[in-house]
Amino acid sequence: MTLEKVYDPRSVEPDMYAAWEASRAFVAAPDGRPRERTFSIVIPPPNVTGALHLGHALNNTLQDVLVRWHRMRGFNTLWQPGTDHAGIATQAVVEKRIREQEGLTRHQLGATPQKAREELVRRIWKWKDEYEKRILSQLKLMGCSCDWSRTRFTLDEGLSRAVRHMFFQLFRDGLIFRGKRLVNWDTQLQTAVADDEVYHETVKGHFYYIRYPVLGNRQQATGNRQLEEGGPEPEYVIIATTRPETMLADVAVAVHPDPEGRFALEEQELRALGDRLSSRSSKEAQEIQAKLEALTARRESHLAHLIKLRDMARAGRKLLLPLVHREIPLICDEWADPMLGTGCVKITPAHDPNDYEVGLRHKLPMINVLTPDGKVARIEEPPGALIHHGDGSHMPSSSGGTNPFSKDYEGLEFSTTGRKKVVADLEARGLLDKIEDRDIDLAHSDRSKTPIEPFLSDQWFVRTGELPESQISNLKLQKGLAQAAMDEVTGGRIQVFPARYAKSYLDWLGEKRDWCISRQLWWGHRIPVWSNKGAIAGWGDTVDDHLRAINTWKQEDKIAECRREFSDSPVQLKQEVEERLHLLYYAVHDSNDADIAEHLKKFRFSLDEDVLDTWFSSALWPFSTLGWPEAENEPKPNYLSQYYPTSVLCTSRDIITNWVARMVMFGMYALGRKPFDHVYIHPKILDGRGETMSKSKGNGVDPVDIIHTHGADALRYTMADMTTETQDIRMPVEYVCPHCGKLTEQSLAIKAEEQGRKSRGIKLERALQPSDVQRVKCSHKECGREFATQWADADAKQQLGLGRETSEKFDMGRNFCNKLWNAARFAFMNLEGAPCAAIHKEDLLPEDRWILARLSQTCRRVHELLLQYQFSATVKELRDFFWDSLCDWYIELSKPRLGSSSLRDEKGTSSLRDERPNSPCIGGGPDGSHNHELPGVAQQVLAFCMDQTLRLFHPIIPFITERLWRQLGEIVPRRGLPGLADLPDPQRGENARERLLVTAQYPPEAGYPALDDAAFLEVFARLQDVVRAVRDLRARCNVAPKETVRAIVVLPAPYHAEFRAHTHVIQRMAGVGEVTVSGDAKRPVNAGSLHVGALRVYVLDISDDAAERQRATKELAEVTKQIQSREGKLSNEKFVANAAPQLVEAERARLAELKTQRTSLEEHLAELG
RNA sequence: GGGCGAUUAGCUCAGUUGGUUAGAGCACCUCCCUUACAAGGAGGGGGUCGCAGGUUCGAAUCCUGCAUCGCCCA
Repeated sequence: MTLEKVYDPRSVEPDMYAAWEASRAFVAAPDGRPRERTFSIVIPPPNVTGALHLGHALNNTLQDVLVRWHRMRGFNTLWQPGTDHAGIATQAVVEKRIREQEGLTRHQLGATPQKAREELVRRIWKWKDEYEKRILSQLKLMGCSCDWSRTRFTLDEGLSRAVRHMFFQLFRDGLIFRGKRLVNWDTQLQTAVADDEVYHETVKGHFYYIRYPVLGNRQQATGNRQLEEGGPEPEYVIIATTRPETMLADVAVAVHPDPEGRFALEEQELRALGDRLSSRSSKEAQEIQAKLEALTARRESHLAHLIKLRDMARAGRKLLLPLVHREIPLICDEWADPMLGTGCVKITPAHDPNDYEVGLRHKLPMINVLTPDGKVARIEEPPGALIHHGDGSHMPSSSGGTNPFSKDYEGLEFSTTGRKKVVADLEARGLLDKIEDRDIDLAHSDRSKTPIEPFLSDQWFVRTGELPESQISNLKLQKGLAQAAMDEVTGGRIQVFPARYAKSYLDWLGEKRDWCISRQLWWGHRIPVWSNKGAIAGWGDTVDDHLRAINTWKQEDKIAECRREFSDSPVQLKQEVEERLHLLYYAVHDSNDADIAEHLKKFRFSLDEDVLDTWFSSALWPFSTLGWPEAENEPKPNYLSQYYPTSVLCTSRDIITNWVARMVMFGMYALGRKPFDHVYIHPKILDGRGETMSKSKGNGVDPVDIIHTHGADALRYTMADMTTETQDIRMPVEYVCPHCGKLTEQSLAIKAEEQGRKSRGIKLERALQPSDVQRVKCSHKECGREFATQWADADAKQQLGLGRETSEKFDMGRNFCNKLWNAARFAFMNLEGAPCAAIHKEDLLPEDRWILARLSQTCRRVHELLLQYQFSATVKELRDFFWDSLCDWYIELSKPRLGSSSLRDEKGTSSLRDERPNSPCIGGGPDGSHNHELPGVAQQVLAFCMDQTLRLFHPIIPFITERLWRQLGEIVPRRGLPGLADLPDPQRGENARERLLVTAQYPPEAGYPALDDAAFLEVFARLQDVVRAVRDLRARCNVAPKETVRAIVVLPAPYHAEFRAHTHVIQRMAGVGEVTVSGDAKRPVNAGSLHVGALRVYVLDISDDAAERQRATKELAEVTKQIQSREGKLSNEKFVANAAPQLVEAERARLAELKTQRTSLEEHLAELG
């Protein structure tokens, strides 16, 4: 049964995967083996928002390489699979679909809020089921060797229990608290969105200049001399804003505390820049000059005024906020930039992140004027607010409560009709100074494409900084979660590869920012906290019953409580009951505890509406998937005790902070131990335009498309080969035309789509993404037909045919697999009955010794490289061994010895198999006599090399190697080099693991010392040089491949014996009939000649004088150049004195060699005339 | 604004503590459908290593500045 001539992955991959699953090779079982012999990885759980793209293919390929490698090394190995619910991303995509297909919002999905919520969640589960299935199937098609029996999902009951347990502990230990925070609010979806779900876009807008009257204007007052300097006090402070409607929520106006200094600094920086640019183009110098002049002008027009305002601020002067008549202070803060606008800035802490910081610094109240659905809210004034009635009246008339002017604006659309009315009213009162056009950088929600509103809301936080009190049970963590996580890395207990990424990890954790863990979503882990929203009148005595019950549960560790932070509730405390109940939150340990829920409901407590940030459950992944917390109290070994901490976490750098850091914090907190030994950060896959692939951008390529066009192994091989340490991977994408099979570049198709839209008069607000392209025209003229992309609807795909995405990059992998396939095919044709007899080094021919030494060296290097996560270098090493050494040299050299073909000469062997005497060998040594070569040595060596090659490559390209392994096992069941390198005999019972390659033994880390032969590797390298020289001369002189030539090798006498013993290598590999080895032969007439280091090679009777002269002249020039460089070096006393002695010696030797070459080249040229 | 990284052949990228003539794959040119493989084999051309300084006997490599690009954080 010979193999097909071309490797066809589709006919191989399904069978091989089925064989692995049937053998339960991926299933892990705890056996108490020590850590040094255990290897575990948790998969970074792909989210169920959509299907996997090539970024995931890379991530999982690398993990599978590591997992398969360790499994073959005999480690107890677990690759823990699963998926992530990805709160907002998944909810948004399902909501969007419902909106598009049914025209409903999520709130309209049910008669009551509760029903709507249940319905939405039900639909998302359906979506999850669909995509989880697709994702797992993608992983299997790629060959991932996860223990599928352990597949987990972050919303599974077990993992949810872990989440609640963790939340409860943190809550009980005081690490979770309630606080206010500005979030990115999506008014359409009515939820907060994360920073990475926000994109920025520049839009045309305006700068509105508004006058805020100064209260108690002292224009005529005479009491304060200082204030009178620099002219009279202004009647108004003018501020500039792009969002005038937010003025309703202003609580201050800020001016820079040191405007003069700020101007001086600016000037200094400009001048320094100018000095540095002195040698640059005058254009840039002119620009700087212009800026300096503008600065001077601004200083003149603004500085005195700003200083006056600064002094007024220090004196505690107040302003009257127009429209709502709120008295607000003038304050000093560096956020006010004298270079911008009027130099004064309104402060709106509840609606602007920067103002929020200012508000915190100055302890300003925070007033929210936005409703969750994007309207102007009824304005509730903070306690102590002073509201003036009517213009002109300076008497405070309201303290706290609803602002009486609020009703004019309440209910208007915040940034449209609300803005219009605010501007109109200001203008009517003569308070609008002017309006300028201005480009504005506006944040948009990636999910709904609508502008983001910064929105102040109540959120739950995890405290990551140092703990003020020692209320925490785990004393080790008193320094705080972040510090504990940092210490693991700085202490070297967690190693990061490449090491530079440790910095971003440490920098981020070092800020010790509190982690906001609540999300206003329906899809996720419901926050297990109950609170009472009010309505507590008339409880009477039952309060005591309540408190008694709660106390009992607290002692049983079933419930924990925390008190609202003061800032959360400005309302004055009136009653004891309110203090004890209204301001309390209860976290319940087990939300299935019906008694507690009943009780809390009875007392009008309700469960928090929000869910936890997805990263909260992700942070538990390394141990929640292994059975935490239950496993901690179960008999050992169990999954947690065997596989935690995991060996390595493989991920991409963009989630070092969101995920990696949080896993370490939670691992340290929950188990007191790090979650992994290593963090390996791999490159990112970029599309042809250099953008990262992502599910939301729609520029991801389905790995299944690549598997379709190139095969899974080609995908994996190429991925591993491109994984270098520093560079991201750029991947131009093409469509495969379903009609003609040719490729069309995706970037061209996108451009065509953009132009098409523009010509149809559609205004493009952003560059198009691949997902915007649904139909593509084949770019090849002879075809030119349209086809559908993955983003087209089902009908279009049906009608036009689907153009899969691919990339020519993967040809490399496909070609490699084909090469391996054909090398194996050749081997199988020649290995029938290959022996597995005892063998001595002396039995081996030079090429045998060489390839085996190369093999041993390769084994060692592969281990070293993989230990350092050097995937690209590993592939290169293996490829060099297999393709360059084994195929191009060993197999070519051994063809005559290998039997089946007519090429075999009298030195080869044929029918004698396995009958080799065990007696000491005769001949075959370096003395040059191969006349007594033992039968079958070449077969035995080749079988061994194929065996080792398949093992070495298996982690990278598992399918094809497994398939070939099966056949190798049938043709040569017993392999190895007994006496030199023993292999397990797969036919013996205890070696059942060898039946499938997936569990077979990986070649040893130390290589095969008995096969090592460093000196001979050098000898052979010289032979290869001679072969290349002869080939070069032949090619240049157009000698037909079939024609044999005569050659003379000139080299120093000590090497003669060695070369004479190996002339067959030159004969076979360079098409040489007769080789003469000489110490001093002159170039015969008509011979081509070439230098190889100290050697000189003549090929007889081929010379074409003109070509030869040209070549020799070029060679002479090169040699002369090198001689000069070396002479310069060696005549430099400092070099001779400072450089390593061996280096100097080597240079001297090389110089002598070059001089000899020069002489002979000159003679040669003289002969040619 | 801060941090990290990149800039090497037409393209995509290697280049290990500074030290022979800076490598690979793809593309290109020449020859070969040789009985494993044309998805192959043999050979070849192609780079003042982003720019400007500095350290050194010696710099793609170390240092400084600049430019361009990318990512992360604010």
